[in-house]
Formats: sequence, C-alpha cells, structure tokens
Amino acid sequence: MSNVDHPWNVTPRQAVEIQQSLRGLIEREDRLGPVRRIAGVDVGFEDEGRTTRAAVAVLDARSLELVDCAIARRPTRFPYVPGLLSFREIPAILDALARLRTAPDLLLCDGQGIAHPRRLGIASHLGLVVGLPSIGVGKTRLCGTHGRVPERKGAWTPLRDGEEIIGAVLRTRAGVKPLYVSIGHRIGLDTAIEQVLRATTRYRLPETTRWAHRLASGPAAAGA
DNA sequence: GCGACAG
DNA sequence: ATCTTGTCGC
Repeated sequence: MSNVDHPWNVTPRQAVEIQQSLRGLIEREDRLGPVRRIAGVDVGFEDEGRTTRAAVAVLDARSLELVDCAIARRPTRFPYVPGLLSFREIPAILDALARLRTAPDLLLCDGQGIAHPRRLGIASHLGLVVGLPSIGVGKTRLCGTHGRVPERKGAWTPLRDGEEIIGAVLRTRAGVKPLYVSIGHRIGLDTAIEQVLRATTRYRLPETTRWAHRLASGPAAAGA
C-alpha cells in the first residue's frame, strides 16, 4: 500500500506545489487485483458550508448491493478553488474511510482523476494517499476538449488536452449528459470505463456514486 | 486583458 | 456544493 504523506493545512499556493511534486507518482495502468468490492466517495456540506460531511459506500461489485458505509464530519478549512478540490474534501474523506469495516478494492470518486490541469484531480490524489486503485467520475468538465458523444449507452469519446488523452466522455445512459471518466490511480482508462459501466444500471450515475451522494447530502440523520 | 473554472 | 416547485417528455 504505497501511501504518500503530506500536510493538508496549507495555502492554495502550497497546494499547487504539492500537486506538482505528486503528479509523477500516479500510475496510469492496471495494477489491481480481483475487484470484488467497489466504493463510492462523495462529500456534502452543512451549516452553510462550515461543516464538511464525507461519505463512503462499499458495494459488492457483482450484485451492486451495499455491504458497508461510513460518514464523517469535520470543519471545512479550505476554500473551493477550481483545481484544488482535493485539499478541501480529502481530509474528511480519510476520516470516513478509516471508519469502514470492509476494505474496498477500487474507489470511484466524484470529480476528475488525471483530467486535471496538473493531472492530479481528487480521484488521483485520493488513490495515491490511501494506496488504492481509483477512478475519477465527474458530472461536468474541468479541462480538456472533446467531440460529440454518440447517443447510445456505452459510447464514449476521448477527452483531450493537446495531444494527450486525459479521459473519456462516457454516455452511461441514452439521452442524458455524459460523464467525464478519467484514470485516478493504478488503473488504465479502458478498465476505468469498464468498471464505471459495470457499476451503472438504469441511471446516469453509477450506483456507487448514487449511494455516496445520498449518504453525504441526505437528511442529517443519516449516520448521525 | 478576457474567459473558463471538478464540487 | 447549495438555495428550490413545478413541469416537460419518454
């Protein structure tokens, strides 16, 4: 479990420096064992943003049934800055992960993986810190360009930044806005797309994300 | 200088 | 992210 350790109580400027020092550690090819349990990770806010609530939902990769979950709250101490999302949300996510009783084999995060200006979006950063394979599943684009995506479910178009392919714009359901899938850590793009589709049933978002989102933004009673 | 800008 | 009801369409 090759973790990485660095401070979280930093300034936006220092955060950028940390990203530059970690980008080279991201592994863009498959390096994962059997994927039996997949986890959805998401964050919500309470008290007008003063409290960050992170949630993790572990699902059986085959049945997509919830097998474990955890929630954690902590005061918000980093602002929302495009490109620095991980510094705002990861601290609370680490608390939630520590509360799990069942370890997941793969992480699906809300937000980008390497489809990021410095190739270290929240999914990549989290995967690196916890030492687990991860995938970035964003609902909207942070950077990169792409052509139109065929309407059929499963169709996708590469997301590019110059000559580099930084992700895939994937249609998880016909007729709705596509998802931005990118390598997080220890997984190749093809496998990432495959895993996202495998976790998606009849909705636009994969079940992992739907579970994590309802746990992170649902009634305050959830998990309290 | 003028946009763009994950959650 | 969050504030918020109804409504158009398959």
